[in-house]
Amino acid sequence: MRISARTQYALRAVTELAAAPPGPVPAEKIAVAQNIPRRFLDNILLQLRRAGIINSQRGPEGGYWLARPPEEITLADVIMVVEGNPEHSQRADYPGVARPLADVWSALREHEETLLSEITFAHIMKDALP
Amino acid sequence: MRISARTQYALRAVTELAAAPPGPVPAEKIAVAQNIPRRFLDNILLQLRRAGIINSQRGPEGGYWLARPPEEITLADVIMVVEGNPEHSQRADYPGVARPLADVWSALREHEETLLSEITFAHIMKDALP
DNA sequence: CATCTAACCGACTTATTAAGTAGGAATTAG
DNA sequence: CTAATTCCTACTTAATAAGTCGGTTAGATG
Repeated sequence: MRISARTQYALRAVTELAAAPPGPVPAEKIAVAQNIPRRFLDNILLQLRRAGIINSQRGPEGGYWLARPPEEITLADVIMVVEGNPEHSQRADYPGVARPLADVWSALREHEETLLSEITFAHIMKDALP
Repeated sequence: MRISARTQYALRAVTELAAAPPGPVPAEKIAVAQNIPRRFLDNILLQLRRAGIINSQRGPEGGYWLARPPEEITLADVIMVVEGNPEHSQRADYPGVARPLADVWSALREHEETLLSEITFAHIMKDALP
């Protein structure tokens, strides 16, 4: 159950946006609130915007906001974007007697995916996990 | 759900031992059966022996065998040895509104640990997961 | 229209971890 | 004795993660 810093930062940033009053939130504010290295955060926010999770506006009074209501954005949505798994099918082969091990991993992975796509940022904000 | 090569090798090696007829199995045989780099496997087996998962005997007719019956060795037992995370409490802090995210990770981790400590190598051998 | 703020962008560097190797020493069966 | 096989520490290399840099573009405000 390894979670990269990048992924954690992305989730925390989106949570900030979910919890903020309507209107753009500048990256700097998020960086301070969540203690995230500024330039790195830029990087991540850009990726989220390209993926359509958030929107942005440049210039003074600019910043970022959610592209959809928090109820409609799941943890899995964000994670899939930042982990960017093109060749997610990195299944090793388990020769002979070790074959059944593969089923254990897929069971675990499936549970994980299910859980993460059931939790939205509305849940996180309300601290009410389903 | 990242699983290192080392961990996979360890599990596959133990599975081989579980499935083998009584008596020592040389590392070479495991390496071939499971297609694991030989020296690397040595390394892993040594670690498993030190942890009391397996026993060994040197010299001709030497090799490795399980220290306990397959019913009594769980996947978690092996994983804990090879991942060896003493400071497993690498919990990042989730400031402010992001706090509830921590609960998600612990729920996931807990489920994972539970599952892995319910599955034994007897299950794997019989391809009958609980 | 000048200025300042803040997002945008690709490429680059550094740090950390994973993966695998090397060279021998110690045991033990035959 | 000899050959097979484990034991042990340390080392090298490969891969990935984490973070940085230098500068460009868009937009609000006076």
